[in-house]
Amino acid sequence: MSFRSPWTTHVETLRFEMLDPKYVREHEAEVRKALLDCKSKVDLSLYLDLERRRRDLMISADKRKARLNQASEEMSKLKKEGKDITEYRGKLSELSNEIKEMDGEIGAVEKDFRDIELQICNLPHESVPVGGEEANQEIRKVGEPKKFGFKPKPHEELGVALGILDFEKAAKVSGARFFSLWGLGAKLERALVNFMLDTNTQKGYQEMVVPHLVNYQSMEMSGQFPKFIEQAFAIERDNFYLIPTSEVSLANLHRGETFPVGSLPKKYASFTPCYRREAGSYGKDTKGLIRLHQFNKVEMFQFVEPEKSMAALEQLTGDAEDILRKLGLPYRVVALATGDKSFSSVKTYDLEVWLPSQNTYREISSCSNCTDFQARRGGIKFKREGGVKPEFVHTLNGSGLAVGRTWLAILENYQQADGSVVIPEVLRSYMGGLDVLKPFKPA
RNA sequence: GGAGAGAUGGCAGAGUGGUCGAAUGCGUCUGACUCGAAAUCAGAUUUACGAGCAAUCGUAACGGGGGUUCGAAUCCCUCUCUCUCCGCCA
Repeated sequence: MSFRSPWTTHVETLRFEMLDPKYVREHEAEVRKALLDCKSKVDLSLYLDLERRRRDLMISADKRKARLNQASEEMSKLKKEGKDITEYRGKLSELSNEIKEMDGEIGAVEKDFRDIELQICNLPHESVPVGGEEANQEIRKVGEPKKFGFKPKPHEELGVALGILDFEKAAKVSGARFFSLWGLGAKLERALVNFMLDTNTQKGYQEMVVPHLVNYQSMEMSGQFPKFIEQAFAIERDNFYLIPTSEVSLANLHRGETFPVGSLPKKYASFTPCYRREAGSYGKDTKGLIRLHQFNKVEMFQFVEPEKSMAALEQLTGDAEDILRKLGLPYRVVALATGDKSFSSVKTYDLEVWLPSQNTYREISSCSNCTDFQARRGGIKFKREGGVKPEFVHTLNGSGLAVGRTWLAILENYQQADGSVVIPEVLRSYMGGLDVLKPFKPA
């Protein structure tokens, strides 16, 4: 069973440059530095070389095509006049074959060019700190970590003791890095999902239900492929991929479309499970709900006008923060450095929630401005008032929030000495008025 | 899963091998008429890439890919999607 090659469906007629080749040509040094900052291994010289060759080939092929088109027209006239065209035909056959050969060559160069293009990350915004993970910048801390009069337990201990969390039985069903929630644990998960969606929709995000199985093009458009193909679960037989985040589905809803005047911004929120192979992370976060093959997430997504995207990132991040604030969970906002930001984004803020058992902050949301990166890959444009040419939209995404990690953060931050867990105020109406989770059996 | 029909510009809808980037209608925009509007009349109205300071010019595109041909929206193969009927099913 082999994968269908990408770009074979009817929607995929439009192919836009990932980066404007002219811009790259004229700002080579700048692009080189940006790629270096992102720890990109892309060979820009090869990119430029292929771009040059493609252009040269196209120019000479176009000249020949123009000649052939002219000749064809004359041929048509001659035939109408009833003249013999056999000799003429022979000559054109030669030219036609020559063109076919050149087109083949162009196709090959084009493919190499595109292969490289797809590996180029989005270039970081000027406000992004330069460097690797160590250069990440804490922007603000919100909420005081609670002082416990006892040694706070990790969530997996609390959850199992409460009889609401299990890994062993889930491992029997699937394997490592899967979990199951029982009773009030499952209800708490659902309460969180509902709370998050309600909070988001109140802010103008439209609630969505979207596919979890997507095709190659969707993964490529959002920037997952080709670079992170080994991180995706694949349904080979049917050429589907399981989404690692519903960002993929939301981003692709409008692939190949042009938004009419006045229809931006578009704001969506969707709840889906997320599936990740976590290849190469063996041994990391092996305990608990932190790193799993399947977890739930509420995702926010926006399509906006280019000049508004940086402000929208601040707003989107604020929307995610609001959920943490309402839940009373201490967190901090971190601006990711050039080498740590996501592939598709120019700037990413991570929200990190306080985990008492680990005595540290852990990622619970990631908010990114992808500018026109995804829009170019997916051909998504919009028309302005006074309508000149359609322009590429900017896209943003952010978790609002990762549900599993919120679930565990609540257990850890709201635990009491006896192993019970207080339900945050805002969730109680979603929990049928329940205010505290108590162990089934006294500990 | 089986049988059939279809995919053309913003929309509707012609076009079955040769000035077809594509008739016609609708929509939209501009101009004329009008005090203004409606109606009417005239004109304009796709996108991508390349060349050029620019006007402009060239090339490509009629769901995607491939083939036949000097020449393809039109013929052939293939894939995808949509619709109808049957079967199955939450």
